[in-house]
Amino acid sequence: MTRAEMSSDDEDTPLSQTISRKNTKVRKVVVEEDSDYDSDDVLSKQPKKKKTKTTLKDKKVKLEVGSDDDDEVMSKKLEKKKKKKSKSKTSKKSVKIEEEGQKELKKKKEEEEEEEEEEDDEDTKEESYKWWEEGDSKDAGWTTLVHNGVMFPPDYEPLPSHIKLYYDNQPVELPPEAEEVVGFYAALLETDHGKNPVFQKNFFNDFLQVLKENGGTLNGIQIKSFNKCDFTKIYNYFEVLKEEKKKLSAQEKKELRLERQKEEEPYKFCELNGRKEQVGNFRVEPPDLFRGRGKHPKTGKLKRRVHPEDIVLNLSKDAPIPKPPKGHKWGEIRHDPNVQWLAMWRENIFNSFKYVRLAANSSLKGQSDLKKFEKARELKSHIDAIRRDYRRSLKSKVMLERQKAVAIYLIDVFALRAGGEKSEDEADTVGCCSLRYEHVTLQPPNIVIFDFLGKDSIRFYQEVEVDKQVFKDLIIFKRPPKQPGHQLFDRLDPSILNKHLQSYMPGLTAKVFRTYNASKTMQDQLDLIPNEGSVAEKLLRYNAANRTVAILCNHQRSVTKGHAQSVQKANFRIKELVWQRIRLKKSMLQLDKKLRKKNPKFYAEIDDLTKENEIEIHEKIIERENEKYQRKFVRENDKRKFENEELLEEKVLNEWLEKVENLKEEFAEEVKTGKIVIKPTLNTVEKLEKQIEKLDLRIETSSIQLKDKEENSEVSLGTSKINYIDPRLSVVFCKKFGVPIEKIFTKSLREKFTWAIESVDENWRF
DNA sequence: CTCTGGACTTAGAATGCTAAGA
DNA sequence: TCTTAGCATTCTAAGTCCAGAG
Repeated sequence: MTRAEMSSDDEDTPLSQTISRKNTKVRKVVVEEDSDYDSDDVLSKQPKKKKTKTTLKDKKVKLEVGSDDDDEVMSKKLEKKKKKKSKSKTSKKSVKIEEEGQKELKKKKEEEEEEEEEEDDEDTKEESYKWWEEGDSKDAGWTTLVHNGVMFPPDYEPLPSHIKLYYDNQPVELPPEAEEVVGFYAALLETDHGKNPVFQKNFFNDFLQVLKENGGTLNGIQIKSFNKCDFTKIYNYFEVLKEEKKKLSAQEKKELRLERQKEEEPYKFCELNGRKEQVGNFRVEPPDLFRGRGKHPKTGKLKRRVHPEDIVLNLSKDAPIPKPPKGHKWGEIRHDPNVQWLAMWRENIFNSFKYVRLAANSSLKGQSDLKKFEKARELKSHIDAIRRDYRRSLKSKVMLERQKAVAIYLIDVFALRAGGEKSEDEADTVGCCSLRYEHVTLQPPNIVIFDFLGKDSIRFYQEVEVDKQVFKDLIIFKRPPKQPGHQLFDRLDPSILNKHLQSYMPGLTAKVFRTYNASKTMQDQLDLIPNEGSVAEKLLRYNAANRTVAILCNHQRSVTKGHAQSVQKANFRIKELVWQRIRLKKSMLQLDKKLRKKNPKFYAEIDDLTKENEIEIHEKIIERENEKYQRKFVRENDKRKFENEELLEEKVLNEWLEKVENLKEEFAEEVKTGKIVIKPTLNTVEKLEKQIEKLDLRIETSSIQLKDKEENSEVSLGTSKINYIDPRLSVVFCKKFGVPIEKIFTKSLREKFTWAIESVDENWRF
């Protein structure tokens, strides 16, 4: 087995993890063991409530008229919109001609208003087709499909002639095709990808290939070694471009945006079964270097440009065929109503397909989404039987049965993915069925440590207690001659598992468990929230529930670049507050020495503050103050320069800095004598006490915020909200708790989940 | 059966935008 | 008022699962 050879030296974490991800924290999950699974078994998280029917059943009178009418309304709206657009254009021009200045502002406002109106129009239009109110859920697929094809990325624009790749300090003349590839790499020079040797190697090979295809360099330089290539000129050029783009005025940016919008307009929508619907990814992926996740053997390879000839369009037989770009032809025209894609092409890295499909807010996507959640809800009435069976089968005499049982247990309890077989030229990641010997460590009596890379090379690390029988089975599955590299479930694969699951319920597969358990968990968590307090508090609770689900599904995100710094800052702020509190306490003692005897505990923290600590805090404060004034000075003068006012003299800055110097001296004095200079406003014990109370509060809230920030820094709430938590749960929560839905779903999520928002009453349960 | 092509969902990174803070 | 942190959106990689061929 080749896996066996690979595995042992696979210890080191992938690049992405070492760089951007902190070590996954040890999460202890305790699953109570219970041999008597008829009683209140923790594992049989069975729903106590009766199944409540969806509102789907109460088929409302169809509000919507036929598609003809619809079309008419739509085209009218379109007309309106067009007029508006042209109007705003002309007004812009005329104003510009008139004069700049005051009117500028007015114009801006006007435009904004118009744009808002436009959006509203669009909203009402989009929401007009309430498919969920039609009883029969049609199967995915279409009867008519009309669209304008896809949008191609712009052709390559060669670099200006003074920007070049250097090889061995010599400027290289490259054919544009090769220069483009070099540019892809140069842009990533300072990123993790650019520094990854595998990425470099793959890029370089493909670059040489392209260079050869195009006749080599134009000035006779032979490129042989990656290390002799100097990309910095190109890199810097790109950086300058970025800067310039950032510097554009708001007005210019807006014009660019409008330009872009106009260009994409024809591709944004299609006509599905006679209704206008949004297309998702109508832009063909531009050429680039393939950015594989984790330790991907193919990362850095050139993803080639896609031409019209590579593209297959799918649309109605009688639909007009969109015009291909000049001088080109479409690869193929297809009329397959059984698939949801509008266009497709083959990419060159894995020779797999890429699809252009409808947007998330489309009826087709909505219907499959609803179907997915209904399937998960269906599992409610089978889950008890399934759990009973797999618990029994944990002791089965047949190895295959045991493996199935343990696998379903892991999928059910720890929300593992199915885990299909992967080929050699992909990153080595696993799911349940593909777990290997080295991914689970067994610690008697019944602790299991999972440590493996899952989807997207995200680390799954958990120390958990498992059912005693599961533990025994895992020992058996690891028994010699098995060793690192060997499959834990050697008789199993997802299709066997899924076939088994289908015997309980049609359509039941491993992934349904994730949906089911995520939504079930959310329901349970939401049930615990009391209907009290402010909207902000309720939101916090909602997010906490959301977080529980995200942790269950192991949804992570890399910490943002500023995170460490901002945590540090927050930490120091807390330190500083504590220091101030200590000073206040010292002040109290200065007023009345006997106080300490009365309440020694209260004053104990005074001794925690060492001289070094104190000095460190002092220094940081001084540093901060100095920087503050320096910045203030520079900023003020910039402003004055701009407005042609008299500049502040150095003297002013020095006066400010003197204040800081004074403070510094006070601090030094304080350290030397240990005496606090009490402010006249705080000259009684009572006043000081009040002040301390305030500080206590601030320290408390800052600490909570910090904790929240740190806990959330590695957890991604979005994925579960988008894919796993039945949106109807959130809708019910909002209705019952008086929380506006906008607080929970962004605009695009509201559009995606319109079917949920409009179909559910507050008694609905998952 | 097993294998693979094909079509779909799920996923975090990258990028863009906006509102809160220095 | 400008910056910047954090949120929303876009992008496309990476999974799952099924069907049909052999």
